Amino acid sequence: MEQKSSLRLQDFLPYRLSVLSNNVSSLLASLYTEKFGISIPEWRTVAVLGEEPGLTSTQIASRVAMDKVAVTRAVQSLIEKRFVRRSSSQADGRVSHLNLTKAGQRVYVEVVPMALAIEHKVWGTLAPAEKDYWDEMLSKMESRVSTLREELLECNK
Amino acid sequence: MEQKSSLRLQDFLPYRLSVLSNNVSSLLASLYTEKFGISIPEWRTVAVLGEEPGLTSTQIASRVAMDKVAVTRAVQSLIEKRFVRRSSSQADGRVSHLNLTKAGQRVYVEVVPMALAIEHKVWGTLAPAEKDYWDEMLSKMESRVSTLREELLECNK
DNA sequence: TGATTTTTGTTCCATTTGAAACTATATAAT
DNA sequence: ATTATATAGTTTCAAATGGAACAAAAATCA
Repeated sequence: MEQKSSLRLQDFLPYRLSVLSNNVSSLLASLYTEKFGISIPEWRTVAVLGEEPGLTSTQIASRVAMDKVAVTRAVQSLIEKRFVRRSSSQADGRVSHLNLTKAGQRVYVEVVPMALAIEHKVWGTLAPAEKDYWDEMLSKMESRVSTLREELLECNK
Repeated sequence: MEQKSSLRLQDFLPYRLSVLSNNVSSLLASLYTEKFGISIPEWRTVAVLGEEPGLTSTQIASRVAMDKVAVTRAVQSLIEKRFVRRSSSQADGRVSHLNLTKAGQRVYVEVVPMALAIEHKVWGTLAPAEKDYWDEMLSKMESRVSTLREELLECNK
């Protein structure tokens, strides 16, 4: 690929990626905001607690791409809505373990198939080999982006 | 691809896409926020005016994925910073045409190569055929997502 | 022409987000 | 033990964002 010298936003991959990602996210969000009144960070928290019950806030933050403030807020709101329960750890007084309530599990169990269905509708026609290719590409790009970010931080010191 | 029944967020394509996209965006943003003090919507406005001088706010909004409120704010801020100039249309009294000032053109001319360099570093190792494949996939997904969104709107009527 | 509806762009208000300061507990060092 | 440092999580405040109401000009239609 030779270097272009002009930038058509519509052809610029980061831009297209951003538009696609936002559209997919808001499509997914429509699944759970309407039915359960939860936001994107709240859904991510539920999703992660559905996979791994008993995580702490910091663990959630590290698994999902959210900072700890976002997690605090999501958890608070989910507790008010009775989707999540907190139990303080006796091992470490700063920490509390978080779990889905019955109602929270219901959210998880209802939303997951819908989310997967959307994923399937958007990417499902990919042949398995293509799917693997995608996974690989995404991983590669992820790692390149984080490398670039570090380089940038480096040279701004 | 057979339908999965559980959801590991880390493997969920919409989620991975979202993380990648956010990281790329913030990487790009670091190029222009530090040097010129402009935000993402402001940069998009500059980029689009660099390609097509004289656009109106609505035209900008339709080219970039921003609503008209976001465009209003971006344009106001860019005018304050002397990167954009507005000239009211004598043909249509509601409308004004927007152009980059000299300083705005300098932003455009300086940021574009850096943005393209990042695109190149992240996607540049793709063979031309792969690049085409990507473009095609992104287009396909875009259209599927918008179809799905319409279906969803449809059945909520 | 005069009344009605659309379109363009802005303003206002409520909600969301992000960064920094802060509290409380735990760990390390002397 | 006592002090210093690090970690977990929350609060606070300012800025960004989104939606609805709005004003002004244009287009439509009677």
